[in-house]
Amino acid sequence: MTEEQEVFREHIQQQGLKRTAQRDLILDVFLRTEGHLSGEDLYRLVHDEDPSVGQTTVYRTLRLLTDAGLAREVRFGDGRAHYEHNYKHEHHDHMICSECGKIIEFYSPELEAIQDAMAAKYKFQLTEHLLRMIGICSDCRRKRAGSEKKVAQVANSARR
Amino acid sequence: MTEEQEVFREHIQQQGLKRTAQRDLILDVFLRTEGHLSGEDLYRLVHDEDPSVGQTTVYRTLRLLTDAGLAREVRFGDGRAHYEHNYKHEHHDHMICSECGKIIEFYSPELEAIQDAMAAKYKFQLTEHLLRMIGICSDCRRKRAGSEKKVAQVANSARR
DNA sequence: CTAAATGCAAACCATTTGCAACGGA
DNA sequence: TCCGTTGCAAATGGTTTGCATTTAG
Repeated sequence: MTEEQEVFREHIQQQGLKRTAQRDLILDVFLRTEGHLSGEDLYRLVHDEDPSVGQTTVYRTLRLLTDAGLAREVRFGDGRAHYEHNYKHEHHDHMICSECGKIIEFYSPELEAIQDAMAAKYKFQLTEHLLRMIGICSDCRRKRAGSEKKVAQVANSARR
Repeated sequence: MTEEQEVFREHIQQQGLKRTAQRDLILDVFLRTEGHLSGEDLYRLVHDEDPSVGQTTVYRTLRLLTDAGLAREVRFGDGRAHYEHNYKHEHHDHMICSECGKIIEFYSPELEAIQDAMAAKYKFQLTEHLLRMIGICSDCRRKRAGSEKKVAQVANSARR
């Protein structure tokens, strides 16, 4: 049994909930999959292994995983929620390529420190934060350099 | 005529679009209202002044304002998009109180500098960024200090 | 005159909910 | 047994789209 499974079962017991085959399967699939799964993504994967599981259960379990501290909800602004592993994973932020959708994860202690300082300045008790940097990744910049079609126009519309 | 209106009309001309009474009204209401309006909020306000304007037009105009650089779209994670003034407004980030929903705007040049540095490190061309800090504001902390009911539990569930 | 803009209703789409049947503890 | 859980279908809710009509340039 992995540590995550242990955490999950413990959370379930503490909350007076029940362990079910569906929940075990969903946790299993979630843990096997790296990256930032949306609810639908996870549903599809789970459904491939057991078509009898409904999406409602997947969504509900995803919240359970979040409550248990195993998953972290991340919203990239496309309207849907994504989930990433959260157990013993370093906090990190994301750069999102608006061209190809690639996501770069990074961590900067300086960034964290300054945020803490800003929070303190406003006597704000920080619970969580989300930093989303949108732009164009190096690969897409290289590709774009080749075809100089609308470069000026695009650059012009780029805002901070 | 305000500078914003000038920017708007110029944008409309440049793009070969048309100036309409609805767009003028929507821009007007938007400019008169501070804060972070959702599409629906703005629709309601506009609708109060002219019930014949449809929400479709409001949503479409909001995108137009964003394209023209007059509005900035901000997503706080509640599923709906919010818009704030963007013309000659300093870029800023947000602290959101999870208790009362209050939004504190702040700006930190250090934060910006570090983000630029991180982007450079990954050869990422930054277009835009969004920093959302969620926590409990000073007012709510004070109120909470009085009724110590679930303090330990809440503090325990707080994750970074 | 003609392409853009409008407003309505219907469509979207990720997520949630009501509810009857099911199943752990 | 008892209450949590499940899956279906239907509902939700913010936003978008199709389309016939209107209107600015």
